[in-house]
Amino acid sequence: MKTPRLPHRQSLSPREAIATQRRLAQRVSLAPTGHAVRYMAGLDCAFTTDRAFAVAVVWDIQSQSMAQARGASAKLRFPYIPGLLSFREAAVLLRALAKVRHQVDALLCDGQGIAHPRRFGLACHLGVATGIPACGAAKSLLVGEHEDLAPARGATTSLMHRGERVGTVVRTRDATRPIYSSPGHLCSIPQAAALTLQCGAGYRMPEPTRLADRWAGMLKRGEITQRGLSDL
DNA sequence: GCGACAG
DNA sequence: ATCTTGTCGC
Repeated sequence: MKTPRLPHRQSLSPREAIATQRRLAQRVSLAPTGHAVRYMAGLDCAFTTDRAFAVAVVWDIQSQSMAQARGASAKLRFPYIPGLLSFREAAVLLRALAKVRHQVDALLCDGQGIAHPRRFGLACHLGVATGIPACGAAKSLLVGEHEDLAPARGATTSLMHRGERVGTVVRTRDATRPIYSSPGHLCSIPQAAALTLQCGAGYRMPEPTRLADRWAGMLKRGEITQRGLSDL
């Protein structure tokens, strides 16, 4: 596909970015499309002082193997501000995703979906921009609270925020810190949690984003080229 | 004002 | 996120 165009200007002030989130959050739908999800595109970034390296990894849930990998890089234009992460990463991630030549049923982002102060985390931003179902799997909490959960893989508990359920705390590995799952777009809270567990069982992070993180780090360090990634 | 705060 | 070796534990 062509690089999806973000539904807002490229250079925004933090204040404008917040207003943009409030506006776009109204477009988010938590209704699943009904289509089976087999190919998940895991997205993640690695950074140097002034540049971002993004990778999109297509993961086949059916065979539990990588179907394709693509990379892209760009100059950083927005600082990291809690709550405004997507304004720093979305553009490059979409460029990497646009290079994918393979079926993609849903996106898996390294960050939050609606478990966000304005219900518009990175997964919502990418989901709304592409129209593709998306969900987030974050390594730490941005907002919300939850009960303790059992230590065995597969254990889950609701992630609440301001009296609303915004996601699921998921134990993806025995006796290891949980993953914070929340839907981004065209996905329900239960489906987001299920997909997180279906994308691998050997590591804390789901395979698509774990691999994207690994390749992005190698791209940043020059240990592999974008062409090298495509040839995988 | 104080503390929290995805990556 | 990034700077960084070894080390404790399942």
